[in-house]
Amino acid sequence: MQANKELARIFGQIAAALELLEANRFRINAHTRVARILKDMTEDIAQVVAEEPSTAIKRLTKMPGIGKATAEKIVEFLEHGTVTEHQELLQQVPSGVFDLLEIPGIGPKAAQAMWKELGITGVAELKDRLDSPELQALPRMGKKTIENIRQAIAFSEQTQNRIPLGLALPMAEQMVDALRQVPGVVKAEYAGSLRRGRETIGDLDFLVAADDPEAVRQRFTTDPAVTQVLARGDTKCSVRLSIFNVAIQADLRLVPEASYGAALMYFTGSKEHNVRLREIAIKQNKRLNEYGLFAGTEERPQDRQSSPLAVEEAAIYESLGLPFIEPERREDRGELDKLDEATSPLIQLSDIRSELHSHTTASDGKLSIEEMAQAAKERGYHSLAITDHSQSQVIANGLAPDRLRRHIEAIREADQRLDGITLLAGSEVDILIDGRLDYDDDLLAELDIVVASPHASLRQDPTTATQRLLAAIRHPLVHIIGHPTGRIINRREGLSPDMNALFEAAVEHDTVLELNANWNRLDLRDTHLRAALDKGCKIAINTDAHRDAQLDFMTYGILTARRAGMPPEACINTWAAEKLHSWLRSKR
DNA sequence: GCCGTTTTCGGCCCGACTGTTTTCAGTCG
Repeated sequence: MQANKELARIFGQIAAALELLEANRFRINAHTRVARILKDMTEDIAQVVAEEPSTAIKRLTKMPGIGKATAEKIVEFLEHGTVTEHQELLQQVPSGVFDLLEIPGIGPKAAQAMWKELGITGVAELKDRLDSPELQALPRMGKKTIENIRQAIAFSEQTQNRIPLGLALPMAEQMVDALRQVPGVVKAEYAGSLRRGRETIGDLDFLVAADDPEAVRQRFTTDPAVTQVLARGDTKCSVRLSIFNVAIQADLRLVPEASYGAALMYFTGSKEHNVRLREIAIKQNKRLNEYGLFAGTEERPQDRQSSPLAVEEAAIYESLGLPFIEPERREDRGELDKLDEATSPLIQLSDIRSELHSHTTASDGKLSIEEMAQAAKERGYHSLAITDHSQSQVIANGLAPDRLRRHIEAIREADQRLDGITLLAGSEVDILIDGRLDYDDDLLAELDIVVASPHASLRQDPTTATQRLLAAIRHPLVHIIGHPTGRIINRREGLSPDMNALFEAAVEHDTVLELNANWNRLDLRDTHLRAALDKGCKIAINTDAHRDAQLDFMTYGILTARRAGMPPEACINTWAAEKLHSWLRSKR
């Protein structure tokens, strides 16, 4: 999988270099698109191509977006480790110039002028020369522009990463609540990648229809969390927010109620999905923009007084002859090509009937068995699995065998006492570095449920990691593989095993793979889940809760599952008690 | 550079805002 990542980086850099060199913009787009395709792919590109170059190129060009020229570059990389065109471009463009492009507000034209006119080839150099007269002498480079660049550099030093879904969603909900309280507000929602449920969010997008737009502008730009106002137009405002030391840009769009649906669709994106929709509209002699879907293809149909064919999201899809596509699936990952798949029902939060991975004070949780049981019961679950850590997790107060035996008894006693919920005695047992488990089989056999997870040695090479996880999947007493890669978003890559090999083994041995719903993990990630579901894997969505409120991380798991197109029945947490318990017993 | 039940050539999404300009280029999403 290393090849996918490296190739995505190379294609991204080719695109950036071509932009700086003012190449044809469609050629630039083509390379950007290939970079995205490689990033989204679950298969190892090296395996796709592992054959004769001629047939490899044929297979690659079957993928939408990859043509003969880009396929040849992929094959060249896999054979020689480099791409000639990329190397040649790197000779022409100093590497630091790419960093200039990363600063919001600096595009190809500005970066090119700084580099070619002033010899600036990096962010540090630019910072040193922000006050120099020659910088201000560049075309379109006035005092305000330079000040904006100064602030953008400071901001990017503060937040180099997109922020996790679990931090962005509460911030956005708070802002939406505030906006809805402004007098005259008819509709207010968040849109963008947050509405699509992406695992990380680059900026927050808010959409409002209101009788008194100025009141909304005022409320938004003077929110206590606002640290800077970037733009304040009639229909669009941009600010930087900081809440609990998390800084993020937020955009507000004010639209007439009559075009709200089309605007919501447009600002929800993804950009790539929208571009595809507009292309489809053009082929039908229609025009789609944020004001609606219009007949004919003349420019700015909204300026004529003609009424649109459709405005609401559902009506726009219908008018284009398409099924309604849920926001989480709007990524141009095939949802507009395989329409039958795009219509299958998606799992929802209300489908979830059980929690199968949780911790108590026996290891590193904050609540007792009874308290966790009560919290699960309040969420309407029929079953809760108590799965404290195993003995190797010393830091997490993992249970030695004798403690686990007593813990099992305590769980069974609590289960006797409590009505309305079934407690399952379980363990989150470590998958040791060689694939053995952290308890003997006779002890594992006493448990109702075994979640086996990797915690240590998460930098193993892919081959060793694959063997390690395969051993756990094949183990007859293991029900679920917990957070299979061990990644932590923005902090740790985790393991990079051969995912397809894991999926095939999981199907063969009837072992379930977890989508860990903790927003720091979301592991398996959306693209992995998509491939797992295609192979026929069963999935568990678990919160790994260590306290009451963490049971609500389920929201993030559901969003991620929906991005993967997960139907309810593929998730064992949706099963009725009898079906679930009977399946658990089948492994005993 | 990619793509094609109208096409193998000629298309390729669309609009808002800012800052720098005297009518618009650059950037963003």
